[in-house]
Amino acid sequence: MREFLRTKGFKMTPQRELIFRAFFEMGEHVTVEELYDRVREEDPTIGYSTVWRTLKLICKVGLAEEVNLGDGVTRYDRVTPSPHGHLFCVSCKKLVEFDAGGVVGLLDKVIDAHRFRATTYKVEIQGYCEACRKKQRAADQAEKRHEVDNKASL
Amino acid sequence: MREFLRTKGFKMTPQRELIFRAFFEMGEHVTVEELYDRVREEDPTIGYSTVWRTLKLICKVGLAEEVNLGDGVTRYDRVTPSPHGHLFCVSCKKLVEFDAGGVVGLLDKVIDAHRFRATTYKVEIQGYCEACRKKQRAADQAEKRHEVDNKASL
DNA sequence: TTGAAATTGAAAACCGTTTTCAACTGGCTG
DNA sequence: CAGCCAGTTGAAAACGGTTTTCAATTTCAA
Repeated sequence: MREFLRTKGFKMTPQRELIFRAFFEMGEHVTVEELYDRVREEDPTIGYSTVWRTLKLICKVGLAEEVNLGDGVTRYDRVTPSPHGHLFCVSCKKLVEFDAGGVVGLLDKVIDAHRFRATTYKVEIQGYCEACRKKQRAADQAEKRHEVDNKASL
Repeated sequence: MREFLRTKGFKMTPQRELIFRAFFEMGEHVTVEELYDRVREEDPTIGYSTVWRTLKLICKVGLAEEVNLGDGVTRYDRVTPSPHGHLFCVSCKKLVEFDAGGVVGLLDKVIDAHRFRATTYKVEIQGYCEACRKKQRAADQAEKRHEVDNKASL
C-alpha cells in the first residue's frame, strides 16, 4: 500500500493507513460520515477533512468510486472487477447490488455508436423492496380500518 | 392544465402557468437555475423558491423527474414514454440521451428476481465525448512539444 | 539530518437545496 | 358578490453536505 501510494506521488501517513484499512473493512456504499465515525473509534483525533480527503484519494487512485443516489449524500463504493448495478429502496435506504454484466454488454454498443469513451457506468433502480411494501400494505390496511371507524362514529 | 392541477388538489396561479410553460418549452435536463433565469426574462418578480417549488410540483404530479449526475446540481427531465439513459461528458457537461428499452428489459428480470417494485431506472454513463477527447489529444501533443523544448534548453 | 513539499485538523467558506414567515390570492361557500 | 381560508408567493434565513483555507506538523528524498 505504502509503495502503491508512493508510486503515485502520495505519502503514507498513520491517518491514511487507518482510513484505508477501515474503508476496506467496512461494507460497500460507505458515506464519509460513517467512515469518520468508524475511524474515530480507533483514533479520535482524526479530523473530518482528513477522512473526506482520503476518501477522495482512494477514488483518485482508482480503488473506489462515488455513488450518487440523489438523496443528498455521496456514498463510496469499492471498485469491483465485475460491473454491478444497484437496487435502492427509497423507503428503508437499503442498497442491494446485482451483477450488471449483461447490461454493460448492451451499453458498450451504445457507447460505441456515440464514439464515447466511458469511465463509469451507473445502473440504478429505485423503488421499494419487498419488506417495505409489506409494511406499507399493513399500514394501508390499518388506515382503512381507521376510516371505517370514523364513518361508524359519525 | 388548470383542471389537471385542480384534480390533484393544487391551485393554478400566473406564476405556475409561466413556469410550467417555460419548463416544457426548454430542452431536457433543466436545472433550477436555468429555469429561473428563463422565467425571470418574462417576469422578473418571480422568486427563486417559487421556481424551485414548482419544479418539485411538476415532479410530484409525474410530469418530470430529477436526474442526479453527481456534479452537485439536480437536473429535471421531462418524463418520456420510452425509458432512456444518459451519456454524460464530465468534461463539457453535455448530456446525450439514448434509448434504454433493451436495457430495461434486462433490468426487469433483475427486479423480478429481487421481488422489488421499481419506480425509477437510471442508466448513466460518464466519460468523455468525442469532441473533448479530440481536444485533449491536441493538448497532449502541445504538452509533449513543450517538454521537448525544455529539455533542449537545459 | 535537513528542507521542500505534502499532509493534517479545526474552522470557516461554499453552494445548492429547503424551510420559514408574513403578505397575498385563487376559488369554493353562503 | 363578499368573505373566508387553505394554498401560494417572495425574500430571507436556515440547512447540510462538501470543499477550501491556513498555520502547524510530518513525510521522505537527498
